[in-house]
Amino acid sequence: MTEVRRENARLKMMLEQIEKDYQSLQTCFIDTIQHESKKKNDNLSLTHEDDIEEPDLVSLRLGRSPSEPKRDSNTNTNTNTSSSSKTREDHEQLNEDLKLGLDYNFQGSNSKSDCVDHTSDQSKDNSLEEIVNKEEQAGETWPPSKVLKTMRSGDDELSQQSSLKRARVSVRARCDTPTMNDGCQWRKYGQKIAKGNPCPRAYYRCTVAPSCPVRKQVQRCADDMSILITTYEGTHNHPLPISATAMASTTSAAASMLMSGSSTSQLQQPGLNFNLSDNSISRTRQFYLPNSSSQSFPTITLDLTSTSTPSTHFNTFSSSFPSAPRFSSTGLSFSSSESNILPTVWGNGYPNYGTLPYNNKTNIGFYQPSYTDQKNNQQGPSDQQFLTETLTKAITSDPSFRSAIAAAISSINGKGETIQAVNSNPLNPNGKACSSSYLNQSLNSQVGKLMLQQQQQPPLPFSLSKNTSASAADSRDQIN
DNA sequence: CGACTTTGACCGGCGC
DNA sequence: GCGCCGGTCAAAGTCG
Repeated sequence: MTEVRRENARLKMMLEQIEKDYQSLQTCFIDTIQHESKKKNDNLSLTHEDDIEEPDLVSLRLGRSPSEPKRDSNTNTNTNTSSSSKTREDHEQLNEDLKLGLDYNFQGSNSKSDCVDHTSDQSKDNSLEEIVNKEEQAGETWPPSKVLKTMRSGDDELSQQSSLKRARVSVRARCDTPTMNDGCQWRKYGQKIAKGNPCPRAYYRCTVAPSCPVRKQVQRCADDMSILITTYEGTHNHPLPISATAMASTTSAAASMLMSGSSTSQLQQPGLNFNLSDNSISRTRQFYLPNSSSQSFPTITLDLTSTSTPSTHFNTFSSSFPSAPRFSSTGLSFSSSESNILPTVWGNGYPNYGTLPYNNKTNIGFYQPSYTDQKNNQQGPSDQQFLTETLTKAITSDPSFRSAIAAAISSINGKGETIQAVNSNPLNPNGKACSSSYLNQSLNSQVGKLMLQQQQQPPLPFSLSKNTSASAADSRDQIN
């Protein structure tokens, strides 16, 4: 009880902090809007209101106050007629919970940076990088294991930190190419045949910065050779290319989610399958489980392998994970109607290096379906509604997931970027790597819908921000 | 020639 | 203590 109270007090403090941040953000936002509308009124007599509303969407993502009943009632009429009052309750609870869920990674400084994000187009990218760097400085750097060894001591805090540092994020995806193009530059430093899997496991190190501690392991699934399992360990301590931020923020958020800790929670619903059972966390919390002693690394798995039809939506999260049997694994399966576009979208191999100009009209920071996606989305609105409901429930039910999603959204949307995949070629030109575009899109799409619903605004007509230029900027990434 | 990959050796943790 | 195994190192080879 004492601990719960302490936790409660801590949460209250954070809540206050978030409220403060929200207020400063709001002030910042209002200033920006006033500034913008003044400008526009001067230049154009016809100013579309969407131009103003969209930054609203983005800027409110952090410290959103639950007290916005007007919008709540608005979108319910637009989104779903069948979900009715329960969904509304979910939304309200979601608003509350989201606020509570943003309990880490978002310090005041970050919010300020965000404020800068929306007020200054030019500093946008740098701001995110600053955020990343701040996070690193705040103790999320993941030094190589040898350094870690020397750092180890009896200190609880330290050991907790090192356990955090060892959190891994595993991404399962169907991919024909040897490695997934996640936008980063990697150097292979080893290869091993792991027990129980005939396919060799390859070890890569991030080479964007010489001191970057991030590593990844790539291995094909023994059961299904078409599935590529990429396990990331560490957090980049350098600015990332745009195309890499999706994966980086997702993995970082997932790791945060993992370490933040619901020790065991399960939620299985059609279209979504979360399986949070992190034994290692349990272990650190003195809840020993029989098999946890041999599990060194808490691992969270993002399963993007579902090829289920939109009507069934059911993805079975792999309980068999032969490539990494000794790790505890936390499954986080994003499967949706979009999942079936994976072969089309993921493999296009055109991650966007180029920084898109921040544009209120075209970049709302959420998923913007390309032509391919729109085709896939023609499955019908009920599917989307269904998915939205499912995700809403999922997020409402699991604070850790909320945190992770929030972190991911913040990281991604903070850039106001959208990565478009238009090339239908499943392989990129050099046939070497899959792209993380899908992840970006998948996450953005699903989270985006949630955010849209949560923001209680009518679904905005997505516009294409960059769909014809698989361009010079893209080609830069081909070295991967 | 520099960057990257390959691959055998090495190291440390763990179980028996 | 020994062997197994995952992970890393580093020299040699390859590629553009």
